[in-house]
Amino acid sequence: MTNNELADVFERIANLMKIKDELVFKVRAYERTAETLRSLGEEASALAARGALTSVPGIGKAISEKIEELLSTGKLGFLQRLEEEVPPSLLEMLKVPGVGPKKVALFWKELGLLNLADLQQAAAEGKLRSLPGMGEKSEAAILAGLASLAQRSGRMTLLRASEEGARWLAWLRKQPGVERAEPAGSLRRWKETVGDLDLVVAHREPAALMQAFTAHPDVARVLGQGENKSSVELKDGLRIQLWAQPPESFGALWIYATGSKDHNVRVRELAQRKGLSLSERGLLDAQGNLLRMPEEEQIYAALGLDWIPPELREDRGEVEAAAKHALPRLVSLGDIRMELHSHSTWSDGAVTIEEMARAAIARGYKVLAVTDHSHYMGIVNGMRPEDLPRQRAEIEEVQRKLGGQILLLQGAEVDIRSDGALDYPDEALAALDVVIASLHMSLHQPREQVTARLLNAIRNPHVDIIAHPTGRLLPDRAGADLDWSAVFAALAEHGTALEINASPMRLDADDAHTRHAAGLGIPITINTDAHAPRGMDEMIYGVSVARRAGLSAECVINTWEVEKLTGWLKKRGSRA
DNA sequence: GCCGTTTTCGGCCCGACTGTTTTCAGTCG
Repeated sequence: MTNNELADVFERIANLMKIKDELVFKVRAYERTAETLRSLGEEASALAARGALTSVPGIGKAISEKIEELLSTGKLGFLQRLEEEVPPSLLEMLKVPGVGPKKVALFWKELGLLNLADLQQAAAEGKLRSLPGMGEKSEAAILAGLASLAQRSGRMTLLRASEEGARWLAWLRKQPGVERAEPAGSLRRWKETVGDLDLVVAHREPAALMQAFTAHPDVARVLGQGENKSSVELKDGLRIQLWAQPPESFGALWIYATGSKDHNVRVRELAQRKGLSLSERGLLDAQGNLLRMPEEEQIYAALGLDWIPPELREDRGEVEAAAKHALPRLVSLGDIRMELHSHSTWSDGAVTIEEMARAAIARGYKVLAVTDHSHYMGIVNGMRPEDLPRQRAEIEEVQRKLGGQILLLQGAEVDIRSDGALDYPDEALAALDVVIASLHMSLHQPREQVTARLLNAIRNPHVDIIAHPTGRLLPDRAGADLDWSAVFAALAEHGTALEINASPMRLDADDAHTRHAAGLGIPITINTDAHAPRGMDEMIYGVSVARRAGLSAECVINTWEVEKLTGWLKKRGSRA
């Protein structure tokens, strides 16, 4: 079982236990396990094999035994017994906005409702309103929630979230009395996909702003409106949460709204140990004085912590590191000196090599690798090996024209065929300055088979970089099911670089795998895979993955000095 | 269920908003 599959099981257990009304702290232990598994990077099976599961924070004896049972049998007796007590079809009702575990249990026990269809029918027939704690309004809210559930799409890409966020922030900054408006939530943490948009403002009298916000013409439904917090659903299904506090409390508000939830819990626990209580309004001391602070740095500092970059706020040890002043110095966009994965009109790119080179110069890059596709049948207009010398001649011509402004490398993005063979013969690969290998076809072969293909590419001495390793497409098309332990081992053995593909549709490798790979000393490269100059602007999204992985610039080969990179390539047997 | 610079037992983050309630439970982030 993959980490994600294991995480799904623990999430399921947590939700069933909530409906069963188990102790919330037990439930949280299972929820936390699900979160931890998703961001582990290393395979749980590898950890289990060396008996190290309980070394993971939050995983103790009981849960590690459950993981081991799942890994060895694919089943879990504990879950099977739980599902006999609590029908698993109830879980779909939890997806309805405004319906939580208590209501699900109520509907099930009082009315025998088992699924969404039952709920829809009971609500339409007016059977919910007479239940204890329910009324006509709650019944209507459930009908509205069912309707919006049917219409809503899931999570969106970071690109769309950034664009929507920028649009709404611009609107907010024009509203009277708004002293500051900023993104928060998973958008600010640069999570690979974003569910709802979270925005915060500094404002002294926010009631009128909240009124204007909920009355905005794009709003289809107001989910809640108060003095300090409102929540709406737009006509296209997007949800936005807006929080407001006076400017002197902005620091606490921004931390709160940025999350993650687990990070906030960790920080608040720390505050408690220091005799303080942290909320979105500020720090409450033991005497009941509210200490308001306009900046996040001040709140963190009051707790003895360095300011924590939002990308790290996932409760993966960042609070402990901040207390020891040992946070990594994260790579930033300004550190990037090269684009090592790009396309031109020689394959499916939109512009010529010269135009791409000028675009790279305009972005301050010192190196551009032209890495057009090989010719495998799945790739539109890919290059045949016999085309490579002519392309080399054009690259050299452009190089002469541009002189020392940039170093152009001839590379290729060579497809790994369905049978695992590379698309070019070794002689062709040896003549290139840099070789990228990647999977495009047959991504959903069985794990052993698709992993073997990737391993074959990694073992080829001419291959320098493995690009977008899983081939996934965000927000929801899964990529290859890789045996990551084997992939990491091979990358480390051969010194092959792992790409973070910066396209917001890919962000592949993801933060968890990147973090683990870098920890093993595997070189990381962040590339946009640009097919046109504009594509190079997506570099920031790739950098965000590296930051979420906790990487400093040294781990990322395209932050290196030019000589260091060419030296690395030469040592790998390339022509550069 | 997990965990330990107070603890191997007894804790475990905090507040806004809503709808049902005459003081609070449920949901959400």
